[in-house]
Amino acid sequence: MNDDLVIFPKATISRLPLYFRALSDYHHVGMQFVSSEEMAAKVGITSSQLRKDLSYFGGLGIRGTGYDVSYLLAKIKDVLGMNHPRRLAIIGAGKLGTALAGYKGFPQHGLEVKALFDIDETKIGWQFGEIAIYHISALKKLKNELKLDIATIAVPADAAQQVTEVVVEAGFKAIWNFAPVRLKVPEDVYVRYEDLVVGVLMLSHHLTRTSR
Amino acid sequence: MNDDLVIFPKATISRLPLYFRALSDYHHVGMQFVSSEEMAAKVGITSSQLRKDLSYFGGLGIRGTGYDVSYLLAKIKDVLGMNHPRRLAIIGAGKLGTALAGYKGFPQHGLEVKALFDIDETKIGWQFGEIAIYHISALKKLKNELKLDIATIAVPADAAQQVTEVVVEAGFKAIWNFAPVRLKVPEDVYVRYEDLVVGVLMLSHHLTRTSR
DNA sequence: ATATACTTGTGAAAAATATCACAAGGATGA
DNA sequence: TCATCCTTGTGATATTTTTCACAAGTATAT
Repeated sequence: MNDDLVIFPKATISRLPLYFRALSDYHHVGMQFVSSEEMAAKVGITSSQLRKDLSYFGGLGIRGTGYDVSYLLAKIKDVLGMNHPRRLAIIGAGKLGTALAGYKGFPQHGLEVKALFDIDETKIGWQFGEIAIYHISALKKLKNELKLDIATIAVPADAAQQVTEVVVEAGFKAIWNFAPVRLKVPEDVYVRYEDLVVGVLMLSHHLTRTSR
Repeated sequence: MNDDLVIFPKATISRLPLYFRALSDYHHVGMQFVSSEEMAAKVGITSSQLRKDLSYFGGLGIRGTGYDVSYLLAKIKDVLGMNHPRRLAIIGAGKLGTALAGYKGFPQHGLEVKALFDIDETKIGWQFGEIAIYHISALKKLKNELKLDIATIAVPADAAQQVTEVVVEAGFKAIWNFAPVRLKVPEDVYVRYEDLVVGVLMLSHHLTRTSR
């Protein structure tokens, strides 16, 4: 509520999950304080970059001692919106969708997959542990019932825009898109593009550069 | 062989896959030329950024006309090392590993998943279409036999470093790591970190910033 | 031919990000 | 208390990336 108007650089935000995990580990083994040097080594960046990132929070380290693990953890959680849980809908109950639904890493980051959606009638009703597969026509209703925040698009490229329209219609303001296409959405809907192929092709590029 | 010593900025490389896909679409419908304006709109960036990116290739557009779709496609393939196919090993035949193994998008990018590896004896021998699951102890042998280029690490975080050692020992120089930990590797091994949680937490952050 | 419309390529400027380097705060021990 | 050792926070600088703006090349129509 009183929360500062500090704008975090995007690059910083993208590293906060790394810090979060490192701190979780430290917390787990009962460490109270950690220096920027030590933590930076753990996550694989320079200590000055870590300090610069944390400086946007506004001086929460203690000179000569380091950072209070629990305190910093809480601050990062706050900024990443991990305090009240985020509820995910996954559209597309194929290989990728179901793999995401079962991903063990989500809960420890305050993320809950609450429902899968598909158009394939033969899949409807299937249950993955707690998570059921619904027909996509039920999206709007279930968004409200289950208080879904984020729509994950895990359908083939040629169905993505169509699905997006349903998602927008249902009232989602945040979309996590795995389909390799640009989505047309209203101004107030935020889309995050996840492109698996980019990573591996950057590796491939690297191999061509080094191996001859 | 004679290939220029041009260094492509990392940011540019990361966009080449987008261009590749857009161009593939154009090619598919028989378009011969495309302007930076049109293509930029399709991939969701500015035309000047696209032109700047393509300028590193060294002037392959035609003023007043645009870029030759087939020619540009070939150039991009070349830079991304998509000419001779990249062969992937996937270590970890869990949800993520098998989802990756079945990912339809790989072949059209010159990527071939050739083998899955696991330690779980009960999984060994299983066959996913063309792709079999082997015991990880066979990694080195199969790397040579199947000419594997890239090792994909899709195991739990606490097994990742151990698996990495086996991968390095087997002679891989490129690692695509999905485990949320920093890997210790020799200088000449290139690691690309893929962190799914980053994307969704950035969405989560965005939601906290806008919704109050 | 010439005028007009279109589009690239690229220097220059701006913005974002990362690194440096060190003053100053705090801990520790004699 | 004082000297010494650590570690943060941050201005200043360097690097990377993006955007701007326009000269110059090409096509097209008359």
